[in-house]
Amino acid sequence: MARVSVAERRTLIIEAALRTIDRDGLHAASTRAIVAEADMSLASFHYAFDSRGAMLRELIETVVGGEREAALATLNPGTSIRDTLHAGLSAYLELLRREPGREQAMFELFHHALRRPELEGLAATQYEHYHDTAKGLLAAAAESSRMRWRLPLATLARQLIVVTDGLTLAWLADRDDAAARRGIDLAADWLSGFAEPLDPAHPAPAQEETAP
Amino acid sequence: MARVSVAERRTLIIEAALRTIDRDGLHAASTRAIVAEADMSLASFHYAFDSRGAMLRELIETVVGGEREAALATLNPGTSIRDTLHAGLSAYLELLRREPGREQAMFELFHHALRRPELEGLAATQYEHYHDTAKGLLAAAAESSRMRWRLPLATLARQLIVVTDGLTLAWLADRDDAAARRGIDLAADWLSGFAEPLDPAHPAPAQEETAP
DNA sequence: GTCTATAATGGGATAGAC
DNA sequence: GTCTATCCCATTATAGAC
Repeated sequence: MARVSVAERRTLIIEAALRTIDRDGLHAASTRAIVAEADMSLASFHYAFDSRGAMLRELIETVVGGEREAALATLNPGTSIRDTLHAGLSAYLELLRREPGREQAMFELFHHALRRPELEGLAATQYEHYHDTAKGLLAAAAESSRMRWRLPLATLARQLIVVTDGLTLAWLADRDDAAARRGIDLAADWLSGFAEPLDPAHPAPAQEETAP
Repeated sequence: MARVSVAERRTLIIEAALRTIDRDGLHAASTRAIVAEADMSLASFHYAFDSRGAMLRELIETVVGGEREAALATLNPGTSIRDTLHAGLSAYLELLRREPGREQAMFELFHHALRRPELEGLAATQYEHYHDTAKGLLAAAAESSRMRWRLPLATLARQLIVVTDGLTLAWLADRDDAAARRGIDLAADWLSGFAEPLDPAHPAPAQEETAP
């Protein structure tokens, strides 16, 4: 293979590792499988990274920076908070349906990090990032519809991640699209009920729920 | 080791495997680690099971039958639905806090089953069982307080598992007990809001929410 | 049924030529 | 920087004595 810088080599390895993990799972992502996916020699791997563990650490750090945002950030400014939440969750479900391996990989990496003392903190960082992303979505949704949240943003952001994770696991288990959509309806109803108008003169409209 | 029947040997192995997985993770549960934990020879393992994979399959089938029930089934007949749900979720949180490795193990086994074609169906079965358990809890809670559910039991049971899973992952990530308890408060408020009195002459009391 | 010893494989990591 | 060849270890699984 042509000469590439260490930085570029690391990027190629991490991308190949992610493809391998998405497709076959973390357990199947051996150094040999990764270099085969990247079409490079085993020695090149160890030239770029001290060890497989060091590569996985960098992979997690990289990937935590840029997941879920694409889907959760599907903001439709101007519509209601309920619709904004619903659209965000629906976009996330479509991503999950299109690339379930990606979300499985995120869980596998999370549980991996939880078990390794040397990766202590990475699992927590992953969820801090999720919570920050959710905070941004909730804040933007409220602002664009001139509402405010009646509970601390951190509390509601955590619940948004709770339902996202829970919906994901349930869908991965039975792939029931209809049940997932009902769950999204209910979650959007629920969380949007914590918003109230900025102007106290106009009380919040009655919480509208999805029909059974 | 003294002579034991194959059935008893299998039980000893599975119990040792579960202890190993709880403590050190699925990845660390090699046949050697398991037989060391069980204080038996490696050959005894393969006398009882054809392979490690066959043992894991039986382990998952066994464990799916009897998890979470203990905590979720902490019913307090006679109290309100909201309190019943709250008590059940709180009991589950206490179990999680006491033995986090057990719940981590359940997730690791779930993701393992999802990745193995030969274990196809076991992951789905695991969640079917969770959903059945949740249905039982919700049905009993409604009956004991003379209420009924306004949405299909299956829909609400799925949401109960959604929040249980989500709360678990978030707690495992940051171990924030206070945040978990706020999540439980909110989840109990939410789900109990889907109940209404059996007697239509008495409308449901206003949904009471936890103070910020 | 249980044991010790060993085969057979796959994996992480490195040596040393180029 | 990259490669081939190799080392070394852990693992699953089995052979064969008792």
